[in-house]
Amino acid sequence: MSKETSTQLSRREREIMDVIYRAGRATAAEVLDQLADPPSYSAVRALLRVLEEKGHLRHEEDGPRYVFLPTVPRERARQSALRQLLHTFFDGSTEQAVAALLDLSSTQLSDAELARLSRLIADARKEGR
Amino acid sequence: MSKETSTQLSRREREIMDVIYRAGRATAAEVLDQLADPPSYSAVRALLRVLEEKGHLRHEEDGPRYVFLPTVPRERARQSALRQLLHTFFDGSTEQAVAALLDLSSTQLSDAELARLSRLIADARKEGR
DNA sequence: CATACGATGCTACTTTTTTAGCATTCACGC
DNA sequence: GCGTGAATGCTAAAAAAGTAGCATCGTATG
Repeated sequence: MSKETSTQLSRREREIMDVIYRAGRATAAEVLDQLADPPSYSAVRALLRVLEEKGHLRHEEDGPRYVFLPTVPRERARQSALRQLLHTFFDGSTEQAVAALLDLSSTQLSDAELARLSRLIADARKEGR
Repeated sequence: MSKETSTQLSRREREIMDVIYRAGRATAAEVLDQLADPPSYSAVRALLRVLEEKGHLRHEEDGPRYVFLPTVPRERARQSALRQLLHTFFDGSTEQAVAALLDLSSTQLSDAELARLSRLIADARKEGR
């Protein structure tokens, strides 16, 4: 087993990873910006360094500053996050989860979006058989 | 400031809350059981106490032992969890999230489940207009 | 009743996380 | 070339989390 999968994140580390996943990539200053109840700039930088050591982030240089990116692609990270959520809160039931999602944002979903969702499911049904 | 909303969980605390949300309710021993790579029994009890102090758990007495329950109902906790996930990984897009969910578990979804999902969406469309 | 058992309440200790501050480096305009 | 500003690397120390162990309490049972 690769060592990275098991590495657990502290509270702040998790917050920072979330910011970076949301943004895709970010500098220390940008991360600081996005944090609610933020620590010092120094603290953020220290954490970014730790996250890089642990293998969760890497950085590219953009002139004088570092831009940090996740090492695990967003796509994959969100799959694990979903799986985890499904397991903890929905007894592994996709159906329940989708229902909750629809409920959560029912007021904001356009008809067009719902139509597209409908098609997604129709496609899934076709593939399944 | 409301004391509960701002309280952040440590890694272990998060793990324990997950176990309890999954189970609905649990004793210290049961929590210990469910933890992968578990600490000592004592440590678990200490954490349960902390979580109770922070207001995330409460307990009922079942004979000699405590049974711990979330103070925030599962339903509500999972809504926030979903919202958070949506925000971090799906740019707030329900559609993307549903798509990812379907993709994640496409192989395990029965035709009957998909049919029910289809209906869920149809219902949402009706309500929306 | 006395005792064995299983549970809790504490307190003290270790480790990890979180933080700040200072020294250094680099690019750029004057 | 030199000073300025914005960035990094590092170190050290405060704060929080995680852990263990022992004393205690209540319940059931022989």
